[in-house]
Amino acid sequence: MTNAQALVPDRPVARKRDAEATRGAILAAAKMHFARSGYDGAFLRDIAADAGADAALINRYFGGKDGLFAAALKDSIRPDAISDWDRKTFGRDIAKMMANHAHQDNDRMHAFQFLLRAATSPTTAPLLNEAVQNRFLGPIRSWIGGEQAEARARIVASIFIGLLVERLIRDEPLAENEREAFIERTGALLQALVDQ
Amino acid sequence: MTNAQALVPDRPVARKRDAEATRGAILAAAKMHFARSGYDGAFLRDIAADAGADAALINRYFGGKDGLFAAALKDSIRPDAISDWDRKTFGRDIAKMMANHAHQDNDRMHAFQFLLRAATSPTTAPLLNEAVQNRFLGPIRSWIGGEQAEARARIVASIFIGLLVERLIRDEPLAENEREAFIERTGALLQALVDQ
DNA sequence: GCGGCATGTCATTCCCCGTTGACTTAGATC
DNA sequence: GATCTAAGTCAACGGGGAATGACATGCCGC
Repeated sequence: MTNAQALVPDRPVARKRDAEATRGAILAAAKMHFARSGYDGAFLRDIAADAGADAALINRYFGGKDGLFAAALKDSIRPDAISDWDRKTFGRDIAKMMANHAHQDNDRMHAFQFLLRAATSPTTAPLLNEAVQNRFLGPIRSWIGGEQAEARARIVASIFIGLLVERLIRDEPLAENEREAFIERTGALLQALVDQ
Repeated sequence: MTNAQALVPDRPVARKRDAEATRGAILAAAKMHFARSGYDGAFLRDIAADAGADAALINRYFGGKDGLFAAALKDSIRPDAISDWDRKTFGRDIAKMMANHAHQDNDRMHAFQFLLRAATSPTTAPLLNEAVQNRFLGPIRSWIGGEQAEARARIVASIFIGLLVERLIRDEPLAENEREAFIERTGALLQALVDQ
């Protein structure tokens, strides 16, 4: 039994035979891998290894790679995405999250990154479109109200996406002395769009 | 997963034997395919078919898929990218371009989309990062000057990218009656960042 | 304890796609 | 028009990775 693989250092004692648990582990690993490497770059063997499971189980539980991807995507699209943000401080909160490099591994960012990767494949783009609709535009639009709600909501969503991509591409964080300015400006900008 | 097929309907009469011409045709087809499907999703056979050439020639002329990609990337990153924009009307110009759905197939958008796809692959992300730095942030920063130039340039870049992605994943255009508002707001927003 | 099913493992197959190298043909040069 | 080289064609190879199915084994009911 020399199957010490994977990157996750701490795997709690091997699961007992529990279909639900392994399914969940696979799904979690999949979300991470897909987020990190995209559809093509993520390999079932790696995912399975990280989940402490056999690759064949992916097939059993998800019907194949596509099924796994779809499940992961679905699992990343939750209605709670925006609604748990404070409408009053929305702008600054977003800006802070984006400016802060340490948050790179928090769950929220992970889910976002995953969704973003999904945008790159023509086949999954529609799914992402739907996700953006439900997660961002819908809630934001309902927040916004007022005139030109649609246009404003779109701009907010675009800015949000842009910040995300920018972060994804760039590895060096913003210089310390520019960070506050960045947060200030971006925050104000987003908040203004939400407010009026 | 990916579906890539020849879309170009009209291929003018087959070229005479002309290395330069076929090389160019392959490159053009490659840019399109890479833009549409990303590195992994684009297949050499399809590219060759679209170029009216044999897949083996790709190897001869570009040394392999990597070489082709690099060539396509290089060809999409032109120094004229930003500098040929009018600094005075930059904001509104960008906004108009993004709002206008008919422009979907113009060369500039194509190049942008290609670059964007490149961002999603971990292997090509550094290349894009460099591209954004040199062709985008650099020029903008030099335009901008003034206080917090770096932060402002980043925000501009982010918004730009965001608009691009938003367009990439969305198929329906903005409602006609919202378009002007969108252009107005986005344009003003970008322009303000450039101006001060 | 003992079947029986669900869970997990393993080896193998199959397919896709980039690559390779030998072969063919067009076109220039004399 | 003979020859020579570069341009183009074709078939096959090989690796990687997803899928498959036979096999092993732990967990429950009785």
